[in-house]
Amino acid sequence: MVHRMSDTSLQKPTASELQILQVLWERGRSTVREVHDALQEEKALGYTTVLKLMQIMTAKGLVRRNEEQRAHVYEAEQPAEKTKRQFASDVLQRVFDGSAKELMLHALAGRRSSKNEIEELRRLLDEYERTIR
Amino acid sequence: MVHRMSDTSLQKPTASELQILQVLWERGRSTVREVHDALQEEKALGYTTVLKLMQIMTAKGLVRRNEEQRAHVYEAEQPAEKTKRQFASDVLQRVFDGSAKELMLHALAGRRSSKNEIEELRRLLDEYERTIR
DNA sequence: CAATGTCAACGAAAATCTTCGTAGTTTGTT
DNA sequence: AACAAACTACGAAGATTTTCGTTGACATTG
Repeated sequence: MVHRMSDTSLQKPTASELQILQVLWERGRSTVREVHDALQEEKALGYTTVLKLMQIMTAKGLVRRNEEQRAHVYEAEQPAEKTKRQFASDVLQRVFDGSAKELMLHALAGRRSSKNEIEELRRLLDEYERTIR
Repeated sequence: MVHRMSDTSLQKPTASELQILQVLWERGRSTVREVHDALQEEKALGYTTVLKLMQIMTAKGLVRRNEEQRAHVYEAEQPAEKTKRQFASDVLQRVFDGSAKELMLHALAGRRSSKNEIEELRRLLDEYERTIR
């Protein structure tokens, strides 16, 4: 199957691709070498593996690159916010049938939350409520 | 790679597998035929495709089956709650670095929420807070 | 300037996922 | 009994993902 795509990438990155995007969001424009090094802490991958992934991501439109320097400089095509929203929406629909309450319930259930975190969430709701009224 | 697994299935079901699990959670014990038919509304799949998927899921320990009848009767190995929690925790960690606040923020951002939904979420937090204090 | 190091491109293997077709068995119906 | 319908098992093809090795170009340095 061909990868059609409007300029607004609708694709959900794979798990590995997401890891690379996270480095790019954090560091900003980076070379393959830099991404590779940054990744070593969490995931040991060969240099060419990361390179290949980033080439594929370029083809998919998940990242774009500047080829002026010998070591190409990559950056994420979409801002972190947008991609994260995509992941959240996806799991929300696919697993929780669109119920934000269900999603939150299960997200919280998997861990112990501090009183403080609950407070934060409550403030978030207050905040959010103001924007929709 | 071999699929090792303790009896407590740690595996995250694939997208297709999740759809089948959802039918099983909803209908309870079901035959391949029943799952196949139930699935038609949302996803047109050949009968043997569903059968094969369910055989694979059996091998993975995602479902178990009773073979007493000619048409084997399948059921989900894990309750919906547990698997959903797995998905929620996974996206929470992998995408939102464990921040429930971020997850909620992005989940809500992707859609317009009703005043009512916000209320529900608030009640959820109240509820949840009582359990941790 | 030759040796060593760095980089992109490419091909390809292995793993996983998705989807069916075919074969063989059992059951139900003329 | 013969035929059709319904099932499981199995193999396999095609797509996607993950991971590298190899090759050739370019750059750094003794």
